[in-house]
Amino acid sequence: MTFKPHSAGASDRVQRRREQTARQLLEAARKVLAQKGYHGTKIVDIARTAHVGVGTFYLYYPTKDALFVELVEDTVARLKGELDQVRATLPDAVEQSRMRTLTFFRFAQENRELFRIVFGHGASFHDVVRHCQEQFILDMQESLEAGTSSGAFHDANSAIWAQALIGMSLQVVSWWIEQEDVPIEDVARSLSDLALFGLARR
Amino acid sequence: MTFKPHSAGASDRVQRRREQTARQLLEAARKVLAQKGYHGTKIVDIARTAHVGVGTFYLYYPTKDALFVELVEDTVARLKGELDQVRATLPDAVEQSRMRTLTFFRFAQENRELFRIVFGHGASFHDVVRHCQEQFILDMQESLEAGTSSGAFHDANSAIWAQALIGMSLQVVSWWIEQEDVPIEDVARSLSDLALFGLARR
Amino acid sequence: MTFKPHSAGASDRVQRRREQTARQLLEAARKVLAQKGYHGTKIVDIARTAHVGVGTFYLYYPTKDALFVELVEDTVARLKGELDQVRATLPDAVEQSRMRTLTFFRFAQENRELFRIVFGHGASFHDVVRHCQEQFILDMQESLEAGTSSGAFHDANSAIWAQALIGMSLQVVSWWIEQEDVPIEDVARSLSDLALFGLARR
Amino acid sequence: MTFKPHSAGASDRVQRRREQTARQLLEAARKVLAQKGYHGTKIVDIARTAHVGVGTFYLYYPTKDALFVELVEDTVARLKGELDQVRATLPDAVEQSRMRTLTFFRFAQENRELFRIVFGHGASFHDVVRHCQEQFILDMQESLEAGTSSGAFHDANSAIWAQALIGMSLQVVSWWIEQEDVPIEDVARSLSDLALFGLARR
DNA sequence: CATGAATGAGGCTTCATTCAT
DNA sequence: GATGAATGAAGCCTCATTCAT
Repeated sequence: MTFKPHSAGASDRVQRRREQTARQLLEAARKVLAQKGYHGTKIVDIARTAHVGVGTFYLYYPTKDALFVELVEDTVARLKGELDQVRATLPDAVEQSRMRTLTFFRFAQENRELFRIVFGHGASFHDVVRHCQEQFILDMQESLEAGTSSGAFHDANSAIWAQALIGMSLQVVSWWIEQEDVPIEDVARSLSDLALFGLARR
Repeated sequence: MTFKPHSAGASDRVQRRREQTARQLLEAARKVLAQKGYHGTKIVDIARTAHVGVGTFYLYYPTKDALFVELVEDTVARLKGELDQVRATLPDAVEQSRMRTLTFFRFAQENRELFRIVFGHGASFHDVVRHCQEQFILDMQESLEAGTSSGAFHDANSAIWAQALIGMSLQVVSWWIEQEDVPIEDVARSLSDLALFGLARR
Repeated sequence: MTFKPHSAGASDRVQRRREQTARQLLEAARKVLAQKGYHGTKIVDIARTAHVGVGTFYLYYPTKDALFVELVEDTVARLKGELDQVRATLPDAVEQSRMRTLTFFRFAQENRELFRIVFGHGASFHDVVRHCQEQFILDMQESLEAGTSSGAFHDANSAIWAQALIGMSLQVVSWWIEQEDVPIEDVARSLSDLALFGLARR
Repeated sequence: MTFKPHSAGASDRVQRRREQTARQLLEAARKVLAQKGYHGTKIVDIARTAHVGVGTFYLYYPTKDALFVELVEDTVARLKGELDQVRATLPDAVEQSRMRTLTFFRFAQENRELFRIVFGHGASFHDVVRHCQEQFILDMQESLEAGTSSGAFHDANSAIWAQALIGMSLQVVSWWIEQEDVPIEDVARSLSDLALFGLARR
């Protein structure tokens, strides 16, 4: 109401502090969830890891579930964004397939914890995760069908192959994420080779 | 102390009863775990489904966890047995690969509930499950290496491809298991085609 | 399934124990609720007073609220039963009025704690209680109208007078319940005199 | 220390602001408490309704309880003041009784929210409220005894009748307060008729 | 052996109150 | 003074496990 010369500065600092707490919480949630999984994660753990009281958690997230959902949806949205861009940019089905895989791996590399949370072992008991995975699979299916139409890919049951290709990538990324010092490009290329040309010589 | 003329017969009957109860419990556990998952399953549910008291459960399994572990390990051992037989019987890498996949699918078909429990969505939060999956992957890796040695398969990082192939199969089976009326042989063949020859025409 | 000669006896004893626990809990709930009111009563208090674990409470009542509702509804149903009987038995409006009051008081005397819980200070924040009180008031209104029809009572806004008469009784009983050694019959008579003939001489 | 020419004016403005905040808080508390009751009211609600920070609340009241007590005591004091004036002004017991009732109702009408808070459903769980009600009852008892002495009222146990008359009024007012468009004078008259002359014709 | 009532540790969530800015 | 983010004690409820019968 009244003009307060330094109130703006103060509220700025407060604002910044708020954001810091939010960040601390998110980071703590990432860390703990990635390490212990959904069921193993207690609100207290997150709060303590964030150096914050339990009550504070509830100032930023209404429930444990909501936090999880937000985390998953955000992550998936970002990943999907990158993949969509790949799809939009590369017309050639084979190149696109390779690039998708690589993008997927790079995303995992840059978001290890989030990846573990969303795609990691045991996460898919949750509706959001299942739903998101289905999205990816549908996307993949579309790409496959495009590839088939263009004559680049074999004609096959795209639903099955989409499942297979997603399963492949998830598993390999999940494995890779626990490794140390395995260059991501090599893994992606190897996986793409398999997906594109199969096991069999000839 | 006292002479019991038919105690042998009695203990037989007791023995049989014990086994029946054990079977009932296992069956109940299968059903409930497959439906609700590990965390959603309460001991009371299992006991009630088995038409048995809660206490009785603890006469057969020391903890909820132990039951889960037993279920998983048994299932996996049986599956591994069947797969090992395939490996032992078929020398040709390609045929073997196809047969492995088919065996895997048939096993899933005949053990839907167990499969859901062991490989199903969200099960791999548990150490046993993770451990078992690793076993499969090692097996697969060996097969791949054999295939490479025999010149049937491309030479590649077998660790990665093993992950990929297992991931593929798991994902597709998990998907298939929730479908109705999709003939398993078709799915297996389609998956094998992908694994062997890849997406790319030529 | 099988005939078990002493299992009946055993289950009897178990049954009796169950009932005893139920009684202990109910009694504890009565005592604690009467003393501390709804909001002041913690489940632990009830459990401890009943010499029982917290979990046991939840074997008998799904929630604190459910217990309260049950307690209130049971109590009110019993009281209403007695009052209905009075209404059915005594045709004369004046006598009936006196008897209603007396019955009300006697009920309170024999169910001090329950009365405190249901009608006591501060209970009527709860929907059940409000609803029950409304029931009483409607009943009273009917009685009043009958009395008016028969020419025994003055003609007045029965809704208002019903409220007034119930309020009167509740207040006096609430007061009396905290007293010691005030003969209930005297109180009831005094109250009835007021209700029937009013303050004013002539 | 330093000379501040307009410090008096400034402190005046400050003073005025303080009072305004105080008023806002009180008003907000009235509104929220009347609507949600003591236990349903959160400090944050009051603060937000008053367009004030939570911390500010605690600059004006040490605790939630203290606010409630102050509200109750103020309200009751004002009401008592009006009733005392009636007592002082009207010597005739019957007229006084009618006027008390009417005053009570008018007060309720002009202070709906406060009334709901103090006498409303479920408020009397609190010591202050109980204490205040006792005050009213004592007052009433005195009035009754005066009426009896003057020969206007029947001779009866004034303690009981005081309880009864207060209970009556409280109940009817509580009912009336939730109604819409029921003229208060009619209700007051009807209630007074009952109190003075009773139900019974003759 | 079988039973299921009893247990209580443990997890989630709320909210009155504090305190640094 | 004013603010509202932060706190953590406290309450509710669940469920794996035990144990007396």
